[in-house]
Amino acid sequence: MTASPPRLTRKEQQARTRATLITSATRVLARKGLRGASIDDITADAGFTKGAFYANFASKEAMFLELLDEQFAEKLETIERIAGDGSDLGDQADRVGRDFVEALRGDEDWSRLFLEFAAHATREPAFGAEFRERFDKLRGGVAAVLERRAAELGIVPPFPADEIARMTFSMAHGVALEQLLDPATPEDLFGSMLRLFFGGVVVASTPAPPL
Amino acid sequence: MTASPPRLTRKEQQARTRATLITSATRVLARKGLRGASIDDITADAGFTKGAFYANFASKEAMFLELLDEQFAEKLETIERIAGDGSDLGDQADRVGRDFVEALRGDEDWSRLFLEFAAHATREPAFGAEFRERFDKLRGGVAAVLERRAAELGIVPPFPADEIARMTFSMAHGVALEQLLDPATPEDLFGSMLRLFFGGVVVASTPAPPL
DNA sequence: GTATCCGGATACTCGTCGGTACGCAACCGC
DNA sequence: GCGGTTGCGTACCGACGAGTATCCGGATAC
Repeated sequence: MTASPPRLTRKEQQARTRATLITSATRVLARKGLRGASIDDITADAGFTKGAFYANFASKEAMFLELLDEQFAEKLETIERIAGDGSDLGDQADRVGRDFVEALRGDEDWSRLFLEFAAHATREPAFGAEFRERFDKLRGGVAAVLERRAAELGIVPPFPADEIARMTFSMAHGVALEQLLDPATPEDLFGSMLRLFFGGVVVASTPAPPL
Repeated sequence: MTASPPRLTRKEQQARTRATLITSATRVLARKGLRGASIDDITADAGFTKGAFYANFASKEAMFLELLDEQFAEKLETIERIAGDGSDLGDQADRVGRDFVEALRGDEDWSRLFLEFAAHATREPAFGAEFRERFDKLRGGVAAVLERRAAELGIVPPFPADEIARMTFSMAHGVALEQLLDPATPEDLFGSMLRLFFGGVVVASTPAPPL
């Protein structure tokens, strides 16, 4: 009957609090916006008060950065996993897109939060710089995947991989926005669009020169 | 030397004030966000004070609607102009996109404002409903243009025009976002992307059945 | 076991912002 | 030209939110 140690060291306890706050912040900020959500909103959602917040973060802005980091790290991991597992199969052109559907589409909260972050990034130079840094890294990962796929298919796309990656991002974020704005948006719009788009890319490509 | 009548009737004067406020609101809201911009910010930019604002708008939220209406009306006009002038020429597949580049791309302020409106629309049901109404109408206009172009080319696209229009919108908004987030984004990304995409649409289309 | 430390709660401060009350001066109808 | 009207300026109010000061109680160090 002796329960497993509910005793947590001080550090563990605080780490738990911090994690809880971040989780609540993700949800609350996504729903009410970076400015619309107050610190009290966030801490209340997590079952704490202001004191807990300022024991864990220097300011509201500082926690934005924390959150930004966490969210992007997650996405980067997904992309890198995809980039790495290419050992097994390289098949149809439309396979190119399938993975991105999984990797770049998140849940609704992620879309909302991304939208909020993006808007904030266009206004706050410091935050914008951090945002762009992570954004570029993500795009670099996508570009790498695209290059490998092009090599597998033995084609040279009409634009550099980085630019195709930009286009892929644009579609992902554009669709996410469309889905936020209109619940009637088809669930697989992104997938259909990617297939059409990469169909066009393949058509506009030239054969790779022999080595 | 007698200047032309600087005398304006009361109604004209107020209309001028209102227009000035809306112009300032467009700029200020785009730069600071719907929540970040205060009414004092807006009226100060216009050279007025709070009194002028509340003499012209019932509330901050009400002016959002006013602005929404004005901005979308402008876009709708552009689309309908394009939809109407199709008498002269129907040519290459990539012509399909050229017009949209012009019609759906706005200046940076419009992108920012759209982003703000979109975020607001996902949070405020009433505003969201108004937003969606105008959004749907715009998309309807785009779908109509697409259908005409498909007919000109004698093809049946693999998806209904409405869905292709959604994809076009997604690309337009996605690119706009990309450009806001990263100044290094190629200027004509949207154009290039549209050509690739519609290239893919044409490839995936079937010939139109004879009448 | 006792002194110390510190994560988090509580109770403030101060600035800001949406909205209101009211005053004033220029316009309006007569 | 005179009295009512009204567009806009000014002064204000209540609410709220970020951040701070202080305190408490339980963990930690010795």
